[in-house]
Amino acid sequence: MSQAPPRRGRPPSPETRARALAAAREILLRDGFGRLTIEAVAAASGAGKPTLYRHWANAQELAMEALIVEAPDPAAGRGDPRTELAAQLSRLIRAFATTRGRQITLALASADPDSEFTRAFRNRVILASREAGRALILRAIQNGAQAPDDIETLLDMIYGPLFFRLLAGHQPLEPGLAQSLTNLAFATLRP
Amino acid sequence: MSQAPPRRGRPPSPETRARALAAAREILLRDGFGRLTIEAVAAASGAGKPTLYRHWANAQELAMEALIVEAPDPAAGRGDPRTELAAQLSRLIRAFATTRGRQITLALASADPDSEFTRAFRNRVILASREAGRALILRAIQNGAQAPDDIETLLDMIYGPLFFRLLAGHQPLEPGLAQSLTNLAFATLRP
Amino acid sequence: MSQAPPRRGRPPSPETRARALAAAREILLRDGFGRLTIEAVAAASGAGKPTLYRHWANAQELAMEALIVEAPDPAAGRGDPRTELAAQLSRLIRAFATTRGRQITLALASADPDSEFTRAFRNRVILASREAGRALILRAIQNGAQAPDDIETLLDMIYGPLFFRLLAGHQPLEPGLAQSLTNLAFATLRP
Amino acid sequence: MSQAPPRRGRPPSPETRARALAAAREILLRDGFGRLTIEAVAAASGAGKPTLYRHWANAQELAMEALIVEAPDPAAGRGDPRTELAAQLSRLIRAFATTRGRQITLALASADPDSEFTRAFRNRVILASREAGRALILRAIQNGAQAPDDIETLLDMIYGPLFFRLLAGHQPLEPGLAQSLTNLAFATLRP
DNA sequence: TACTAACCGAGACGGTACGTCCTGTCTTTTC
DNA sequence: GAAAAGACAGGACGTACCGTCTCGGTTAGTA
Repeated sequence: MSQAPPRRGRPPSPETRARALAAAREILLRDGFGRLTIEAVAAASGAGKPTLYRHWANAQELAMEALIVEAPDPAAGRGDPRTELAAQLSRLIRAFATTRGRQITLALASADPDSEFTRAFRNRVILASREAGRALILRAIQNGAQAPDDIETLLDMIYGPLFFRLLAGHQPLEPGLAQSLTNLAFATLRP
Repeated sequence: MSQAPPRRGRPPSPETRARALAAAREILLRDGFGRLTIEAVAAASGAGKPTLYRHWANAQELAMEALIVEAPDPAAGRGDPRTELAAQLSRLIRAFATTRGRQITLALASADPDSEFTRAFRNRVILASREAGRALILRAIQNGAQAPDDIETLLDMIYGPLFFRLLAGHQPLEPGLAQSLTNLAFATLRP
Repeated sequence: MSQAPPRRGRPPSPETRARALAAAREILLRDGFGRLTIEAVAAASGAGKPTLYRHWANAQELAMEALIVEAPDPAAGRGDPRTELAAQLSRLIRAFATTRGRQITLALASADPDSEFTRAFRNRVILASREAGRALILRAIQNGAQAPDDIETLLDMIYGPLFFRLLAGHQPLEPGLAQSLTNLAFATLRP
Repeated sequence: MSQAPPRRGRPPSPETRARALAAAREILLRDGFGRLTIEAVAAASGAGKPTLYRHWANAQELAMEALIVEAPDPAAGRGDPRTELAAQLSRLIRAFATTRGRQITLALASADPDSEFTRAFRNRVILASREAGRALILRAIQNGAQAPDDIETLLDMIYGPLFFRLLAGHQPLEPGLAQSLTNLAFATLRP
């Protein structure tokens, strides 16, 4: 069994972490990503700056952790893959159409792309949905659909437009997009 | 007809602008977007800071203008739409697989999304290719392909994956992606 | 003999000078010496900055010229020297007790002490009164008063307190000071 | 009794203050008051600009504090008041005849006259000598001299000429001035 | 009457310094 | 011995003026 380490001194307080994340979320929603500074979080949460630096290497990491609220159960049941994909995309679009969507994009873009933290964030927030989508596509193929030449590319075609619209802003993230994406994706799977 | 305005006072020097942009490009390539500060450009280009602020409202705008080098002729001839789309995507991928690609993404993400400057940048750098793609798709439809339900979504599925891969980093921007995207896009157009 | 130079071309406009000085005076009274910048005078007077620099080498010189309104007839008649000195000091105190007094002191302190302009300003604004005082003292001596060992020091003792109070601010420039100074000065002249 | 305040956090470092003041003094002596900028002191002392602003509100305040070196014991013993006054003025003249004298005058003239800092500076640097002079005059009166009508004015006549000469520059601050001032001052006290 | 030199306004230029904000580190006191 | 408070060195921000320069457009005097 793992033995209890000596652990001398005052233990890190989970409350401090929680209060810092709450303050960060409030600042993100109220003032935006550009105003989420360590200084501001320290002032708003009552924590000291060195304490925050003990938990996160910089403001981007803090922001990323604050932006992971809950993975909005990326794919649930075992119904018709086409229906489920449309439902998942619909949930994603609703989640990203808010301010948070743009902030997640910003955090993703500005963070050190090679950091462990960034990788974890991408996996949890972005790629989890993509993996759920892969499962749905594979189920469709098992049900008789034609396998695409390159499923990776197909997955990127399904989930990429979301970020494209957020970045380029040429079209809004409207609810109908979920069905359009699903239709076109399944059009490539025709037997 | 539009009459020439009076234009009193010393006119802005195009050389200063050009030197600032050249310095900005060098810093972008050497140090990255995060190091492109007005101060650094002033020091490197020999321009004064107020002069730079006379031309650009902030470092993001300067960066965006520096990143517009030349629109790499988004779509040229009048050959087979499918071949041309693959060629265009191939050029785009080559252009974005470099450091510049990530920097363009970063600039796009961090700039004020509503600024006139940002809009112009998006139109010239991002959406020009998308519009060229639209022309190719429409030509394919005229040639007998099945029109998709929603051509806007199809275009986003073609050009979105590029930015998705840059942001999420789960797959490299490899040359084969151009053909995969083309194949899947045209799979939705089958008659 | 000095011949009149050819003087071709448009002559400098005295109106521009006058408007600049008027604007400078207004700024001095409204905002104080620290706000009297060439830029502000140019904006307020409608003159161009180079035009102002053609007339004055810097803002201090402009300020000094603006502060010379009229030499307040330093000493007039030929009455009793003691009475006349008190009257002159009284006029001086009234003139310096206003904002202008402090501004003159400031201009004097901050200007290049060796510049020709500064010298002229000191002679006209400060030392003219001192010279008038010297004439009064000499008249008193001619009338039978005891000549002091060092008339230069005596003159400085009469006119120095004015600036001392402006600088140190320990006592206001009150009207009674004129008589006190006169009394003490003449106390050194007793036969 | 006054209790020690809690004083949490890292206390201001006296060394930083001292280094800043030393750098300021060097700049004042080398380049003059006009070159004493916060930026220059930061660069020369190794301190950060925000640190300097934590200690002084602006460059004038820093200059004033740097110019207070030591009050050159304004009046010492209990000898003959006349002799002591001459000695004190002689010390003052020596101290002010240097560059520092003009700089003190400049600082005094350009600083916000109502600031707490300015008041303290005037009291320590200028008025301390004047108060010492008052004590000497009062002793002379106790010894049998005739009290002047207005001792405040007399004091200003003793100490004002110093600044008058610095400002107007019509006469140098020569050593003989001390004796001349003393003689004339005591000439007003004859019984 | 036409030429032309000097002035005029406007305003961009390279600079310096401002005073503020935030970074990431450090030091001190408190818990 | 970690948390909190806060000072520290440093770097960049965006602004205000500096004093210089280049423009197009008057406005004289002379040619």
